[in-house]
Amino acid sequence: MKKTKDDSTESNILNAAKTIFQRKGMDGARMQEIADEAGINKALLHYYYRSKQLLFEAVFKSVFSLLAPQLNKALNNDDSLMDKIKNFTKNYISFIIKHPYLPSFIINELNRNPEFVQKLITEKHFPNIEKFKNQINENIEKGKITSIKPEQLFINIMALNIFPFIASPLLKGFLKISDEDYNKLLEERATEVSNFIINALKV
Amino acid sequence: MKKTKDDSTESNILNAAKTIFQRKGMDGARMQEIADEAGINKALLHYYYRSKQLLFEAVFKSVFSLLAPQLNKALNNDDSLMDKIKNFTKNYISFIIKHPYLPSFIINELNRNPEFVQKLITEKHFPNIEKFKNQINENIEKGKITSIKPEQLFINIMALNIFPFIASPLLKGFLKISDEDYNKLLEERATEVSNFIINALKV
DNA sequence: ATATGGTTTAACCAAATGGTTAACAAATGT
DNA sequence: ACATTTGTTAACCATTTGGTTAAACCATAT
Repeated sequence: MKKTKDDSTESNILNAAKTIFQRKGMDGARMQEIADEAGINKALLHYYYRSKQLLFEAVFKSVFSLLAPQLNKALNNDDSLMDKIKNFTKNYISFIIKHPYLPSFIINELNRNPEFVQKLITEKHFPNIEKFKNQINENIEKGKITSIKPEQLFINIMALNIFPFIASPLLKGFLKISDEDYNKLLEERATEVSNFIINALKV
Repeated sequence: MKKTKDDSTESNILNAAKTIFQRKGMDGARMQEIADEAGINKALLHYYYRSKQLLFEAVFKSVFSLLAPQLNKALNNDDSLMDKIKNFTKNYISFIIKHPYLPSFIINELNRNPEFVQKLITEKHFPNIEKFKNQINENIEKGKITSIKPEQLFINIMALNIFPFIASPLLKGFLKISDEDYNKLLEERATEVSNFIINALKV
């Protein structure tokens, strides 16, 4: 009987590998650990994915392609700039709360191997920010928002949304607050961040 | 003859270890690689620092205590809130440009081992943000800035300043720009970020 | 029933890795 | 001068780790 995609050994391995690689990174992850997580023999990992490197790349692409369409949709829909900022912040933060290791995993591994981003760019689902940049410029021309380089605004939005998830241990330390309190702050940010950005854009 | 602190074998090792650990992280770094970087035999690493773990902790503390006083000074001087934000952004960005691996190293390793932050907090040079928080609250009460939780503003400042350095490969990919152009953006941010924040705080 | 093909495992292997040892070298004190 | 401590090295060791192999298992087609 042909197994469904969800319980096939191959996707079982991929899921286990996602868990471990996201938690420990390429260097920290062990093939045995992934096999244990998947409940199978280590040799099966190599049977399906040949090497640690290839398994890792499969994981990375899979994880990245979970994130990319999300971003693309948020940037390229027909909402007004203000709505886009509001929705982006709200959706993104609740998405990341479900996948807490995701941003640091991606950012980390791209730091370890910056050339890899070139391979990703060629893929068709890679986020495209041209429309968003145009929208910003139009709003500036119409005098609706203060003048700002679209690139800088984009960086600011990403930074305000993503950074608190990546740097949580450090920020918890600086703020001297508990995990619960920190999570409350994160939830508040779903609205806090867009208010902050929109205020910053006032003329 | 007693060697000076700078060219002693011990600090030679520490410097080599800083270089390698910051580039590769705890998991990715190899003791042999550190020995090569220091131009000495691998056994000497263990002679001075006993184990990889202890060498790593020495590096981490040393790197962190390069950053902490910087932050402390920026937060606890007698400048007005606005000046503080301006100076912080300007100084911090130029500091990080000199130590590009520093933020991701610290954030990464704290993610790998979140309990470690507790050990750091007890040290006397750990950044204290109480004064800064009070200053924010005073400015809000006097109606000088819009109402915002000091914690959120602090997170925003950190995010806007640090994130672009941590996520540079990803952001370069999204923005589809060269390394040179990205570095120009970073330099612009020394003023861009404080303008953005100050505008966001207008009533 | 049995041959066939893909799937799974236990056992194994070579290289890498953190760490140790024992001997040697260079200061230092007497 | 000589003994003692400190610094340094080459060689070595045990374990870990990614990867392989050969045999067993199991579903399906004939």
